[in-house]
Amino acid sequence: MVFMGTPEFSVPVLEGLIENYDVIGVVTQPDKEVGRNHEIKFSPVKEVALKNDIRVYQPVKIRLDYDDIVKLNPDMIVTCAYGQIIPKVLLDLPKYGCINVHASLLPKLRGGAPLHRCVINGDSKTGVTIMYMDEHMDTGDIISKKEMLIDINDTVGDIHDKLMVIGKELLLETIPSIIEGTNDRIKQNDDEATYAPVIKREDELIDFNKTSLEIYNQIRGLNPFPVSYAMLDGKVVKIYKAIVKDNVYTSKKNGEIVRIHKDGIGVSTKDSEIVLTEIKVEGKKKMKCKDYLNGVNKEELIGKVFNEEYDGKE
RNA sequence: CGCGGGAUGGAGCAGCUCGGUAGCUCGCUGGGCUCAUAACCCAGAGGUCAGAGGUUCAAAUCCUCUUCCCGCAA
Repeated sequence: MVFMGTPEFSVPVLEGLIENYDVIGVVTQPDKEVGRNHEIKFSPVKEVALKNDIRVYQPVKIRLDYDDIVKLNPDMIVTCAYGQIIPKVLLDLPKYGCINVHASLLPKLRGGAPLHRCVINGDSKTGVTIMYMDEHMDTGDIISKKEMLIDINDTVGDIHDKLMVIGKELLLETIPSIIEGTNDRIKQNDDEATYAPVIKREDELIDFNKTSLEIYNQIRGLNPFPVSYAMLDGKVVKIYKAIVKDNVYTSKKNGEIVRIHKDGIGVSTKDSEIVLTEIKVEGKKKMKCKDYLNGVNKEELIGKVFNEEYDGKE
């Protein structure tokens, strides 16, 4: 068996496979320079593979560089958030096929960021799908699914943690039926498909012309990573948590600070007010808005407008 | 050697330009007022000013180096 994955999300899946099957190779994204001092960082999956003395492959483009995997001649390839499209040569290679663990209820939310998008969209449920891969993005036949409810207070971090466990469990429940050949194989209904494109910088900027609920969903859908933000006085203000209020301020601009609450900053939105309660200002650490307010002139803060004269480009 | 911001009682900040008494908003402790309070009034504790070296009669403040944190970029 060969495993392909990269981030934290795929770690439990890999560990589950190692415990139950013979994993002969792990494929993950190349090491990246991250941070301010260009340190080399291994992917979480690579760390686990090294700890278990499993051979690691890190092709820059697996579409072109797949010979090493072919030589392993695996019976099955399992992928989970690997980050690259797998070429047909590999799809056709294993006798039990190429299986993918995807963090949504396909055909909903095909794409690279299903975890974030389900929260940002305000969905009430999500789940995990085990599927055969084909040559397109998350379009292959479905083998099994497991649903999970999303609480209105869940952040993408909460969803991530719950779903990666469900993903592991569902995969381990499903693999035996694949090996026995008794598994389901359900074609996806393309008409019902929705998409979950990878989060880009512009997806992180809060637009106060949206409703409070939409903004609230965006904030929790990007917490703890990569975190939503807005500009104030030319500085990046990352926003971790907020509360929706019913108060309506018709004469105020969207994005204007209208009220200082005990625990947060009230900002006018399209339909009501949203109170920012946990933030991080450029150069500072993450802090409760309450703490931030202690060191700031509250009278001067009222009337300031987020994102004023800011078009989203640096 | 990618660019930039920061480190000051438990928390968040001011003070640094122009060296000379440790300041503000909170929290905490004690007391008071009140039917009561997260409200109000009074009192109190708590700081090696990130670390090391240098200049000076005198350094939070000026100079040099180090460590840690954050934003951007990747």
